[in-house]
Amino acid sequence: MTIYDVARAAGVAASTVSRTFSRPGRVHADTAERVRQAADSLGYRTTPQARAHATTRTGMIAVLVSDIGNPVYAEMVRGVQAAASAAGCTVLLADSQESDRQERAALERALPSVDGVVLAGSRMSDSAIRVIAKQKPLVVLGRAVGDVPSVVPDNGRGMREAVEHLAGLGHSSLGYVAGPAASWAEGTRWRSLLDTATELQLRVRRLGPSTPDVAGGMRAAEELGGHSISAVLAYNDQLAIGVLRGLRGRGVRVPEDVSVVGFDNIGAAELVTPGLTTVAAPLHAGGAAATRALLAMIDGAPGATGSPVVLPVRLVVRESTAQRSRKSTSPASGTTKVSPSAAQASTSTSAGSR
Amino acid sequence: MTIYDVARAAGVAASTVSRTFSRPGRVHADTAERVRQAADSLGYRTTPQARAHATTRTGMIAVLVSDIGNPVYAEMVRGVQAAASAAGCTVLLADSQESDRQERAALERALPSVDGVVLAGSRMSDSAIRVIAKQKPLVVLGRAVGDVPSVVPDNGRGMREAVEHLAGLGHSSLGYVAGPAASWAEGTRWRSLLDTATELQLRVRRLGPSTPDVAGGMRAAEELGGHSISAVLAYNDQLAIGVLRGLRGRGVRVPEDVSVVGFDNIGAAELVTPGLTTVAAPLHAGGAAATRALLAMIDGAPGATGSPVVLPVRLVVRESTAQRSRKSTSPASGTTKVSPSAAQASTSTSAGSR
DNA sequence: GCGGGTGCGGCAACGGATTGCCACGGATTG
DNA sequence: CAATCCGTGGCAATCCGTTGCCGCACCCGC
Repeated sequence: MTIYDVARAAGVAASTVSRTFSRPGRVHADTAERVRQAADSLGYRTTPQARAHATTRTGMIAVLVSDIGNPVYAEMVRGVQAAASAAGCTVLLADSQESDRQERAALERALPSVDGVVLAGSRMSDSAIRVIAKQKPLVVLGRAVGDVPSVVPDNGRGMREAVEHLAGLGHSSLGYVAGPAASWAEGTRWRSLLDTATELQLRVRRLGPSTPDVAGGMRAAEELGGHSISAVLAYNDQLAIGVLRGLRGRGVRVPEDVSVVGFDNIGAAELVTPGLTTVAAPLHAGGAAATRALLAMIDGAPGATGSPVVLPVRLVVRESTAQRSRKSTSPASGTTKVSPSAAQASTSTSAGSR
Repeated sequence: MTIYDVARAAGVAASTVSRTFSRPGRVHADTAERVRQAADSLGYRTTPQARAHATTRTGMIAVLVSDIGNPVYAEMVRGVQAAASAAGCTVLLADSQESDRQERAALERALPSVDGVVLAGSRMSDSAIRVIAKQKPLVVLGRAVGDVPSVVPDNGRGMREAVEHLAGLGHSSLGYVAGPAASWAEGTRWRSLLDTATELQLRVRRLGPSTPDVAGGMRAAEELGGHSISAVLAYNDQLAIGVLRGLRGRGVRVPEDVSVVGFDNIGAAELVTPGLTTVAAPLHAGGAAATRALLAMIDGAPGATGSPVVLPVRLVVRESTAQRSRKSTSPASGTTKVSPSAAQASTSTSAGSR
């Protein structure tokens, strides 16, 4: 089934058939109707390959995520899919499994057959990303890369609200369970935490960095024991849930003894007990926004390369945070041993010391 | 950059360049070397579009999953990606968000640009699937569809082992938390449970069906209260985890009062407390196997349309199952009210009544 | 020395849609 | 009434590899 078959059936030239589908309005309404009739009586469907070959547009965009299993990315991907299919565009999803090498390989494979790329939670270096961005329209999601259009949640504001919330509950000694050191989000969250803490005259102790999963959070909960801390903020919800679990394992009650705050508001955050107070980032909206920006670039828009698009966040208060108990700031648990390696990794930081 | 540019630079015809890349051995080694040199000094890369146009092979396969957020699918997808990239083939992933309509839409969009499809956890009807299978190579994953190549875990054996495990621990009154009624896996698991229970002379009560997530499991835990049941099997781990959580909320201890078994062995199964005893399906291997089968079909193999490929499973015993306590079979908890709707939905089944 | 076989490169015809340019007819305008 | 203009459809070139077929040259063996 080609346009030629349809053309013959409709009694027009092939070019007219082509224009009927790709250039609405260019052909007379009656002719168009006749063509369409012929087309679907023959069951004709335009071939993306041939079209791509002629237009050098594939109508596909790639989304690279570092871990499909992570609900945060799953939600972003949904946003991307929604925006893409609204624009009649197919998405090519690739998982890099947290590996730089795999990410490059996936990109290499996908790049030639797509019109543009959304990079979500990339593990590549800024400069590597810039190189790609020179070749194809590209938007970075969840990270700001200079000279490349980026869409990021307002991590600074989110962290500030979380800290203010804890301060309002009387907490003055905070712990922060850090995520991957190389992560851009980690940098912005930590900086904002530090700034806000300074401003409000709170003490803060940094733990980690940990692998940003539940197991990492449980390990971090171990470290916590030795310090007089009444509230913990974590880089993300997985870590926070790990902390919740780890603390319970050590007999520390949340939120009575220690308050815990996460980041991202993944689905599990409201299912755990106690429900996790966390900072909600508009993941779906972010994915959609990044995609719309990308599609605009593909259509020739300049690509806002200046400052990144910042998405609003909000603090979702659940049961894992409460008024600081006045009786004690340190956990009642007996064992407060800190493993040597953990002690070494943790960087004690007085907020006033900047 | 086209093969013509490369041809000129290497002093050969364009066809020779083409053959150098697509027909290794067809050109003389020295010539090939010269061509390759020219190619990468010019930075030439073959365009998938043009190739696809000429060969009517895109080198892409589509994977449709019903929910990217579900770790089970995430793992399958990884298996697919591994097998696909081993074969030099790109994966087009689409999420149907548990919706038949979206699944069709995604398929419609993806189908014309891929060489074949892996359908994982499809929500479509068997007949709809057969229709697609007539048009393009297709493999169904995690479900058996007559006349269509399928790859499924050995649900029957898995369930049997789980039940035997519980019987061995002295449990004789079982509960089953059902998944979606329309699910093929639900059917096979329930049937096997029934058969095994009959054989071992155990009583079994079916609860649900529930939405197969944690919340659904918690609701099922409510239902459980009214019955004298010492062990619960769930359709999947999410439900089982929900049951765990729900029972704890009602003051029932696991595994002291009630044993719980899940299905799938998702990552969270070993992180929850107590660790969940569950049936592990080789998700990654399944994805890879389905993909290899699909690629073989694309290469012209007949496509084993007879009985489905069955993957071995194994029971992973953790802390959520234990010897039946002799003092009591019913939970100590006070409130045993069952909501009317729940009572209505639950189908009491005596194993001997078949 | 000659016929046959084989290895290897070139020519040219595809594949299916898009699009610049032209032509034709009817409507508008001076 | 003639000069334009616009709307619309057709012609043909183009996008970039792939591949069937041909021919050349070289090697082998009889």
